[in-house]
Amino acid sequence: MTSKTNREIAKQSILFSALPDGLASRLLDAASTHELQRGATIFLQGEPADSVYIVLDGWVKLFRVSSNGAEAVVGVFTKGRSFGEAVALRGDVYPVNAEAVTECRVLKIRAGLILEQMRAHPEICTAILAATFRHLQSLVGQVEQLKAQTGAQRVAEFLLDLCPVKDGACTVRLPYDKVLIAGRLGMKPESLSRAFGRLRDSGVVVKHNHAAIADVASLRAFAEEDRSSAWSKAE
Amino acid sequence: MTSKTNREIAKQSILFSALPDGLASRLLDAASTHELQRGATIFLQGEPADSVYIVLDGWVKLFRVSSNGAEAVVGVFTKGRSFGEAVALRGDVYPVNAEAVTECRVLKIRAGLILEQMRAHPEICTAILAATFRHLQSLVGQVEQLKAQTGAQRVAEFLLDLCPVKDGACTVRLPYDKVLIAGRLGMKPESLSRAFGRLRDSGVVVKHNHAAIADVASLRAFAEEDRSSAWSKAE
DNA sequence: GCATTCCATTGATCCATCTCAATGAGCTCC
DNA sequence: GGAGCTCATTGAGATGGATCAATGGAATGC
Repeated sequence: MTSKTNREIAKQSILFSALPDGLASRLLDAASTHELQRGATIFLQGEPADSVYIVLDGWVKLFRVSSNGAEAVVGVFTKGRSFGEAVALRGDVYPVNAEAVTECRVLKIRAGLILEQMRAHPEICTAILAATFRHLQSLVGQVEQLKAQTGAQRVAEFLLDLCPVKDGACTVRLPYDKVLIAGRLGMKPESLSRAFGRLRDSGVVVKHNHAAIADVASLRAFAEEDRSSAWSKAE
Repeated sequence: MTSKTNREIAKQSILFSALPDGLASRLLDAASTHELQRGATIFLQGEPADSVYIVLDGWVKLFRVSSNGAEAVVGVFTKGRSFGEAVALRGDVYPVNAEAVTECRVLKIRAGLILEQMRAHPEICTAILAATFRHLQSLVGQVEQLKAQTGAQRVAEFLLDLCPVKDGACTVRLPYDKVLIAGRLGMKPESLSRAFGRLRDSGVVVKHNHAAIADVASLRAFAEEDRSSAWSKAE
């Protein structure tokens, strides 16, 4: 049982959008909706993976706690994003923790059910691959960013992702709190704050949870700037 | 046409190991083997992805060149590892570059062929998901490492991955040259060298392309050590 | 055997980020 | 409206890694 609006959201997800309508409906009929408090755990790393999730509303973070206790944020998802596909369908254990970072609603679909439909309708595979592929892409992007960009540049890219426009001025709302943004970008909150400060020179003003960008194009130029050319600009 | 030994190697890959024998053979019949010089390009990022690859021998690196020109190594694969599955099967473009870092042989399978077989034998999906999932895992691990560990700790983990034993002493051969190891671990060759130096205190001696580890267990302890506890050890 | 070249190491310095600590701004609860 | 809380910012100092430059060593060619 899944309400009408929830179905709409789910069908727009990468996972479902490639599926024929009847098939999507059948899966949605058997899905369950869950309301989660801020901070609620969805699953833990190491748990047997038995379900695929789609975020209906709010924000969910995927993170890994390494053996030394440090927390590494691996993804932050909102409305329409699915997670857990590749893992659940293999019957493996979840490699990360999932937690609600705002109050939120998620759709939970049992992996067994999908596998069953998969046998009957192989075209689902492509949909699942598409969703998995998107995760893969995002992780590749993260690795690249961590290896090749400074903190301020990562912040700039983060803001650019939020921008609805390609150039000119714009104001964006920071989607979740700064501690999480910092984690997502692989830095401490203090460093994020300083990174914002550095972006002021590139025309970015952050106030509360809004960032005003004077010129999107020049912010992009900053994000893509080579490290070695960065200093030459200082003089 | 694929020679007998090549077939053996390919069938041990994650991608093929889950497939029924007849199906694997059919795909291998249509695959082609390629001999590559050191430094040869296998594909470029942005190119339409039409094939899935399996390494038969030698080493292949996947890397991304970001807009500022920096190179980020995203994976380094050897015998039995497949790459490109998720992408090629979606008909997307490759998100990374692939290059032979040693002289090597790879098996190339046209995506169209797999898709065709997929329609007829849906169980291939699981195999593909398994292979894709392994990539996903490895990327999650990389993100975690980059965010939560120091360079020396990443080097320690890299060595531990090469160790055939769980504790005691052991000597491992560095599988590829140090420039690439450094890239794979997200640092410069100079830093790698210093990281090796730092590991000397933990009983690691590197000579040429061999590393002698006095005690695997204590090296693991070093790798998993919390950053904040690191200083207390210095005194 | 010797020169050449490539790669690894080492040293000195610089810059970015982390850490620890203090302050400040916004929010909730009474 | 003020007390207390959380979260964001700012400052000072330490550290890790990058950079630039020089040296050392191993393999290759003649």
